[in-house]
Amino acid sequence: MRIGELARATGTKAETIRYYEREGILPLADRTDGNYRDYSPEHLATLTFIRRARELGFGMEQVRLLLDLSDRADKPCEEVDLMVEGQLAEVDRKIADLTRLREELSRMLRSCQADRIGECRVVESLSGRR
Amino acid sequence: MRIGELARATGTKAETIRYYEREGILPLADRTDGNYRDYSPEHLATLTFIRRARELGFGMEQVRLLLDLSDRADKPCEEVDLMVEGQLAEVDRKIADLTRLREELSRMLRSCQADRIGECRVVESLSGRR
DNA sequence: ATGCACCTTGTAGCCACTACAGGGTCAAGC
DNA sequence: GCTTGACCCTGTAGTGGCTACAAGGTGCAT
Repeated sequence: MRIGELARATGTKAETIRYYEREGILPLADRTDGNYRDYSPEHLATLTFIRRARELGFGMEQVRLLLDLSDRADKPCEEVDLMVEGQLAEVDRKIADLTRLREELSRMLRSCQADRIGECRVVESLSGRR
Repeated sequence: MRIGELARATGTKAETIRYYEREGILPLADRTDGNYRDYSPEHLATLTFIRRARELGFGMEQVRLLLDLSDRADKPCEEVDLMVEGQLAEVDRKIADLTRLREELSRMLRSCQADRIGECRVVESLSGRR
């Protein structure tokens, strides 16, 4: 399987696949006579895993850890679960931050009753005069 | 006012202030005999504005626009309001994305009943076998 | 032989900072 | 006058996770 095919199969750009290889997160592929990368079904599985973990918001280092863990079928799930819990907490924190932002932006909008910037409460509140 | 004082007053690192200057978003400061930057109260006001806009999630280009607009006391608020609305929509989109993530992570955690990675549904669902 | 889609490596750019390295300035205390 | 230490200067490189080229090679159909 060539890089373009793998790219289409996983919704990843070829450049990104090569980037994962450089980072050592996706194993090296075999090469054809013409020096094209030749991927196996295992590569497809690993890349799928990487993409799903990335979409869930895990960073590259965490993806690396998750990949390592996923190879050890005999180990307890505990570590994996802890990582997922940690990521969940991180996402919750981000949602809370954004919700605060949302409220503030919405409050600003409601506060603008003027129609000239000179009296605009939006601009005022950005200036820190509130 | 020297850079460290301005930094403390606004909760900004000195490096960041110099970065804003390089970017042309914060006007050049006067210099003392010893070549230290010497900031005015206007600089303090501008930097406060920049920081508040950044905290609200506006990008640098948008901050630049907001600064330009805030100087035109006679202009209608419309443009400013539109930018705030746009930012609000952006924040809503991010909250929606994160909420989806949150649900998926939480679903994964609940699904893990096994105690060995070999049977772990968390690892399974990352692998795309679900 | 030609065209075209695909592949190769290598390098630079994105955003908004942040972190140095290597040096200069200034005020206080001895 | 000299040292100490806090502060400042410029310039450059790094962060994360890609993405976008440039310049060239390969493979297959016509």
